[in-house]
Amino acid sequence: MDKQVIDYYSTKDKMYVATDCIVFGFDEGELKLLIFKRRVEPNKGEWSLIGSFVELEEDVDEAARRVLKEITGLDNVFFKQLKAYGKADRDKGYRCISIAQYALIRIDDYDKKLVEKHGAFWYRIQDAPQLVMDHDEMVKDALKELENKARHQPIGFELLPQKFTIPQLQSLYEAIYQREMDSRNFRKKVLSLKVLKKLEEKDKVSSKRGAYLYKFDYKNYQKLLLSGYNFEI
Amino acid sequence: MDKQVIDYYSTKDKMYVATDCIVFGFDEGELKLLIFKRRVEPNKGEWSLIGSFVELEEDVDEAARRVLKEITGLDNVFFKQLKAYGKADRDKGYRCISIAQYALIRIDDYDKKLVEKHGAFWYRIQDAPQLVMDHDEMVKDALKELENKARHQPIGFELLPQKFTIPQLQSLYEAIYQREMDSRNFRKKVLSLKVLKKLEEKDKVSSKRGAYLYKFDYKNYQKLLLSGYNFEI
DNA sequence: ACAAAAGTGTTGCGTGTACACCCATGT
DNA sequence: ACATGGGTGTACACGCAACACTTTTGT
Repeated sequence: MDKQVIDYYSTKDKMYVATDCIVFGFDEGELKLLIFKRRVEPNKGEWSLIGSFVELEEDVDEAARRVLKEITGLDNVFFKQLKAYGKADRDKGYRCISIAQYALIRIDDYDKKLVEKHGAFWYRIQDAPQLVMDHDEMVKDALKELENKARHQPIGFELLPQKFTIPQLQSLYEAIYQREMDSRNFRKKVLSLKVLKKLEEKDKVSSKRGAYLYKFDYKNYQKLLLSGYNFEI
Repeated sequence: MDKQVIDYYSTKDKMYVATDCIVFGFDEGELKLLIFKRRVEPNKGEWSLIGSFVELEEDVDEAARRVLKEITGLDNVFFKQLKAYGKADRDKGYRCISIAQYALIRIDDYDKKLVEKHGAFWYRIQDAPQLVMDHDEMVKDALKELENKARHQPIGFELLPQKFTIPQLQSLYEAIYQREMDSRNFRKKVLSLKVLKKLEEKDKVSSKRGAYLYKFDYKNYQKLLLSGYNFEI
């Protein structure tokens, strides 16, 4: 790096860059949000999204992956950048911008324990307490984004276990869209997309009759995306 | 700010935060991009988006507005955050993340002169030279975003002069979508939205017969948005 | 007169939506 | 036997896409 470069840059301000994760999960028919109690000032003890400062030698996305891994133990999580929150006064400590990312994960019992060990908790979206700083705004924005994405991509599959029933898929969509749907039309629509593989097994947890389990067919999904299809339900 | 806060923050890395603007304009039936020659190292002399470091006491959005104002003289420009580019190695100088924002502006002759005075140039998207760092990626992402937004909001209006003809509006959409459209269907669709006010005047620039000029009806547009309408064309 | 762009309607098809009943099974 | 959730088919409405000709006027 030559001297000129250093000189020019050094006349500029540096700041902290953080990343915050809006982690959505789906459990017991409800959309849930992972939050935890801040262990550092400012706002120590208040509820917050999980996040971290981005380190000098790591990509912003890596930082988010690192945090998520620490807290949930999960590695291959779907996540996507939401946007940067860059108001000058958003952090009372020192100028700090945050790049918010939302993640979709499949909640299972193994995760639940890890999550608790790190002092984090799953809250139903509507029951979540107030969060520090602009985190409530991040959640609101992420929810809107989730709704939009679900409309055009079968994002919902990220939140379900590998094998799932159509009624489960429907209740996930109902949780995301916050409205009820007609089960006949829902079924017709998702099946017409040909991205579900029906299995022979049934899931008998939620009914006596049992519902057929399905798997997501990733190969057909790729084809669907290429042909410009739209997942509006 | 208490001591604990300073101590905790001070163990963390600070970095430079920049904002880069992908500025789209529409002129002579073509979608154009505003770029300029970098005047600082690294990559001095190469083509670049317009951008700036974010200062300590300004919001990220303000920084973008400031840059745009400097270069184009324009104040009330539509713009929207695209996303943050945060790869650790994206800037050879020193760790620097950039928050990209795209802007839509109406090109007119007044702007053109100001823009030239600042060493910036309007390029047709497909003719634009290679840009420094990850700026080409930003442009690509912004274009995709523009296409998506246009599908759901009449974003196109930001790019046209206050008075415009329907064929002009159509050629804008054709430039954004990169495909031709049927003029009968296009006209039917935009008129059905009831967001255009027909004027008595005609524009005779592009034809002998002349085409009626229209204005955008912002009041009706607000209603349309609230009712959840979708601008798919 | 002719070239060049503006403007105008109709029809078919596909997709979303509304809606009611039977099925399988555990208790 | 009955309660509970799973699974199936039809009819109508609406919006999108395809398609051709007339109008206006400057040269």
